[in-house]
This record gives sequence, structure tokens and C-alpha cells, in this order.
Amino acid sequence: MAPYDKGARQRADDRVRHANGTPAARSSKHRGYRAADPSQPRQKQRWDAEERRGRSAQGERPARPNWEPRDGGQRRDDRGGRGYDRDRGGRGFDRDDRAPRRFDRDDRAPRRDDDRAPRRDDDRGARRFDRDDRPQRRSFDRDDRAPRRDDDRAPRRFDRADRAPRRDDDRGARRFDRDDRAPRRFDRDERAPRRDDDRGARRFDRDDRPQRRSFDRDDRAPRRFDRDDRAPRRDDDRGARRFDRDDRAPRRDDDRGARRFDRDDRPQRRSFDRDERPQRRSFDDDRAPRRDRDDARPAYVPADDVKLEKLQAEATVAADVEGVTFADLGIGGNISRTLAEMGATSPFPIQAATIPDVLSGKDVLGRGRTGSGKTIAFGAPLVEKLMEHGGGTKRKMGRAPRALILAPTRELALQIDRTVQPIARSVGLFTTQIYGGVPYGRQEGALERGVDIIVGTPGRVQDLMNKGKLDLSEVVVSVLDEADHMCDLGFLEPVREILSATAEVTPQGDRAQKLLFSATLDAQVASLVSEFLHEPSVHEVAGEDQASSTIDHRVLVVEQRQKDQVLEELVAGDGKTIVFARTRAYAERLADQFEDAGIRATSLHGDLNQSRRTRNLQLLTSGRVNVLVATDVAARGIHVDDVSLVVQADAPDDYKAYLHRSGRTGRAGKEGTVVTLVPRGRRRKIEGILENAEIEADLVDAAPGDGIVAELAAR
DNA sequence: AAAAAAC
Repeated sequence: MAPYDKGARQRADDRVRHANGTPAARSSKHRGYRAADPSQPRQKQRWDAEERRGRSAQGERPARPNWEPRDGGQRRDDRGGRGYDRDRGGRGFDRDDRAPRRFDRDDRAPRRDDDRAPRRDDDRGARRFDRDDRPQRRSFDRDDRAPRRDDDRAPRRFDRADRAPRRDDDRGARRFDRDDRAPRRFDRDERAPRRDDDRGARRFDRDDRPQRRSFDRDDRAPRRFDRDDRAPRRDDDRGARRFDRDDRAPRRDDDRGARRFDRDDRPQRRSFDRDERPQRRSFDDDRAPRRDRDDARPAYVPADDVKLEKLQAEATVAADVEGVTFADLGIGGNISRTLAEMGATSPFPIQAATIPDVLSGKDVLGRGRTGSGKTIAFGAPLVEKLMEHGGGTKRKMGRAPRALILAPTRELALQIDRTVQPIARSVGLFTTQIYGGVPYGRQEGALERGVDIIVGTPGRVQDLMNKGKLDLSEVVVSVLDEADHMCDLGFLEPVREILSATAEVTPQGDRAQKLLFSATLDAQVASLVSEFLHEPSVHEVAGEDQASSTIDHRVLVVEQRQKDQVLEELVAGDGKTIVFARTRAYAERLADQFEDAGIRATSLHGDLNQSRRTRNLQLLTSGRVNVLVATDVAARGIHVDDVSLVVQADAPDDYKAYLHRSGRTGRAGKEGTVVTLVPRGRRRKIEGILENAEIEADLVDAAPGDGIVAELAAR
């Protein structure tokens, strides 16, 4: 099949070039601009016109990284690249992006109407949005189902779509709201799957473990010993409440479950014990503590083992929560009904475990894979809590928010709001999103009117705080989603400042609450815990630490120079695919390459403006594209239905990244495949990562055209 | 080292 954008390459070749052969920018306003030699007649007049129409005014793009293959590089130069999205408005930038527009156009028409009205009222229009969205989504879904249709028209339509980019762009911005709405869908989807995971998968994991075990044996041996030591403590402290994980499967389950905890928890302890060394192996783990220590503020020094014990998690077993209702847990009627409408008819293990503690006013650490019900696990009780002693301040103009939920990425913040907003609205409370990349106006306006719950990302929250627009002094419940990640360098400081600005006690004199959640909650949060939490209870879901048994993990060892081709073959299948790349540039380049190969693909990374980020993600969720090439911005928390394949074009940095990335597939009890590509030289590294993730996968040599590649692509 | 997160 002929690449539909073949002309682009051709044209690119006609451009003025730098000495190194890199196509020069076409406008003096672009970086890298190089005037054409007047003596050299332009080869194609047509170039300008077309350029203007399709990609003119694109943002400038930094010089192409020298490591970028020339082929892809050239093509990329035609499109906006890094930098073009940086601008907040984002409007007007869209033009640059071909991929998105093409696809968007088709769907957008419908949505547009809906978009407008809502926009303004993120906080309030919840209902309205929902209504509007649903119809849309459905239609989208339908589209998804008819892939063939798309395929047929794909190329051409896309091109046409290109032309109406601006319009799209303008709306793109608004669309945020709409996208947010999508919420329900997500929620529903997430839940269904989880349930399976929680109940079924986990057990599977356990079964799987034997394997891993053998796999890990070498390294883990030491840990086991530790584990043994710890197990007892845990029991002692916690009495293993309802979960006798230890009792039941002391052998294997315990080992594994415990181990994981140990691993996570240990960093702290270890840092204090002899254990420190072993940890290094799991680089992730040992890093956390160190980082903490490097912090300006006093390094976290576990006063004693008691404190550490608090980090020991109580595991909830799915079977133990069967028959339990939200009402049983203390959630009121309105909220319970709303949850049911969202598809959460009965609590999942993590919810059953954390809700009572949150309602009782405790600080809570919860470990649950995104979508395992984590959002509701903190969202529902948070709202319930605010309502309980919200009393008089309700709906008061300009009231200060009383709850804050922070997430590491804007997309995740949006997704969380989609779940929390309906819950809050059901009892008359308002939420608002505070994240970067979008104009201040609406956010500030919402704050002026008064909101109850803030859902956002650290940067903008801090920004508005410093500008005096956001008063956190009345925040009595703070939530950190992906808490361990929020303790990464770059996030920790802002997070600390934000938490420091929240209330210490409630109007009733109780201690303000802090809730930390993550699928990979570990000692990385130690410093934060010691600084802001008070005797937190720690929960996890038994077996959740394991990659779902419905996920097939593969590692392909490829020649570096054949990697892109292998990737192209892998993503050519029909299923929804998310490809993870280490850098934004590579993600963008791969998306371009796939598109040029006739594969409907788009990208998601920090170099895109927010409107495009939102839109591109929507392209995948709606099924208008099959492939999303993303950086780790999409690794955590993002839920997209029916992702059948996750491809790691670059190996993840650590086991956590592996777990989060692979968690994008294998949901709803469906099968999922995770394929990781590694160059020969990196075999060691990936083996270590798999080991830490407790995942077993064979490393197989692969080259373009190999049967294994075709087999995996066909899934 | 990169990515994310404010402008």
C-alpha cells in the first residue's frame, strides 16, 4: 500500500538544507531558518501553497536530534515538533499536527456543539456533560467497532481533515471539558476489569508465582529471609486484620506478597539496616531513600521500627469483601447511588479496605493498581467526609476548597475528576481541575466562585497558590495519587510546599487527613509520610502486585538498526496498541513513521500542547487510531479500553515503569500482550527489571519479518 | 538521562 503522505517526503527533499543535510526551516521565524539561495530556483512552487495549507505556521522545531535516523527525521521536520505545543493556549498550533487533525475532524463535528456550553462550567455542568458525552461516546464506540470502515477511508479522509485544523484547534481547547466527561466510560470500564483482576487475576498471580520464584530465586533468596523476619511483625502490629495472607499461604503467597511489601518497605528499613545493600539490586527501591536524604529538609530518619511497621500493609482479599456494600462501609445513599450509576455497584477490595479508615479520619496509604478502584477508594470517602462536616460553608461564594487531589499528569488529573466530580455533585459539592497547559481564566473563575474539591497537578496548583488565587488553608483532606511518583525529584518539592499550605487540623479540631495511593507504593514515600502523615494505616489488595495473568510478557532482542522496522510490524495489527518510547522525540518520530506506513497512529507526550494531548488520547480511546506512541506520561493511571498490546520501544527505566506501562493492557480479564524490545546490550537490564517486577518472560531474538513478530502483531 | 509538572 502506498503511503498516503508520500508527497511529504518528496517535498521535504526539495527543501533548503543545512550543511549537514538537515532540511532547513522555511521561515525566518523558525529556528534553523536558512534562506534559500536566490540563485537556485525553487524546485516546486507548489510547496509553499501546500505547506501553508497543511502545516504552515507550525511551531518551530528544534534541530533534529542527531541520533535520529535521517529518514524519519526528515519527515518529522515537516511537522511541528518540540516546542510548538509548549504554549499554553495551544490554539493555533494544531495546524502543525497532521495526524490529529485528520482523525479529529470526523468526530469532532458532532461533539462540538456539546463542547461549547459545558466548557465554562466544568464544575457545575457535570450532569449536562455526562449527558452530552455519552451519546458521543457511543457513537465513537461504534466507530471503533467498524475498523474496516476506518481503514478504508483512513488515509484520504485524514488528509482532508487536515485542512480544517484550526477550527478543530479552537475547539480542541474546549474539548477538555468534554473529554473529562468521558469519565463514566472510564470508570465503568475500569471497574469491570478490575474486578476480574482483583478476584481472579490475583489468584492467578499466585499461581504464577511459582515460576517467578524460580526466576527470582537467586536474588530473592536473601529477601525471603528478611521477609520471614518481617512477616511476624506485621502480624503482630496489625493483627492481620481480616486478611491472613500470611496464614493462608505462608509459603508462597506470603513470600511473594510479603516480599513485595518488604521490598517496598524495606528501603526504609534497609536504609537503616544491613539490608541496604541488597536493595540496590532493585535500583528503584534503594533510590528512593537516597533521594530523600538528599533533600534539603532533614533526611527521613526512621525513628524506630515502629514507624516502619506502620508501612506494613494489610492485604485485603477479594473474597473477604464479597457481599459488602458501600453503605456497609459508611458511604451515604446519594453517593452509593451515584457509584452504582457509574458501574460501581459493590466495593472492590481496595475500597473496602480504605474507605472505613478514611471515614474514621485516619491517614491512609493504599496500594492498588489504577483502575482497581483506587480512585473511588479515596474519592467516595473524601466526598462523604466533606459532606459530614461541611455544613455551613456549602456552596458559599468564594469558599476555600476543603479537599485536594494531586496527580502526576494532567491526563490523570482529568481522569480522576471524571470519577470524583459526579460523586461530589451527588451531594452538592463542586470540584474543579487545576492543571497547566490551559488558560487561567476558567480555573481562576471557578476558584472565585468557590469550590470544594481541587483535582490537579502540582505545578499549576502551586502557581495559583503563589498568585494568591488558591487558598489551601482549609484543605482538610489531601490525596496524592501515584504517590511514589509524586516523590520523584522535581515533584517532591512542589508537593511538599502544597501539602504544607493545607490545614493541619479541621475546624472540629481533628487532624487533617493525607491519603497516599499508588500501584507501586513503596518507601519512596517515606519522607513524605514522616513529614505529613500521622500513623497511617496501610492497605493493599492481595495479589495485586503481580502482573495480571491475563498478560503475556515477551521480550524481543533486536538489532538496533532493525528496531523501527520491527516496531512497525508489531503495531500493524488490528488491536489497540500503546507504544512507549523513552523520549518525546522518539515517540513523535515513531508516530510519524507508523502513519507514513499507513497505520493510524498518533502520539502523546509533553511536547504537545494540552489540547492535542487530550485529543490524541481521545483518538485512541475512541478507536480512531489504533496506535498511540507515548512517553511515560501515559504510563501511569491512564485508562483506555481494550488495549490489546503494549509495546515498549525502549525498555522501561525500572520495574515500576514496567508494571505501570504494562498495566495499560490486560484489563477486564481480557488478554493482553506486552512486548519489550531491547538491543542485545540491554538484555541484562531488562532481566533485572523483570525480576524485580516478578514477571517471567523469555528473551527471544527477533528481526523484521520473523514469525514471532507477526504472531505478536496479530493479537 | 528523560519525563513530568507553571509560565
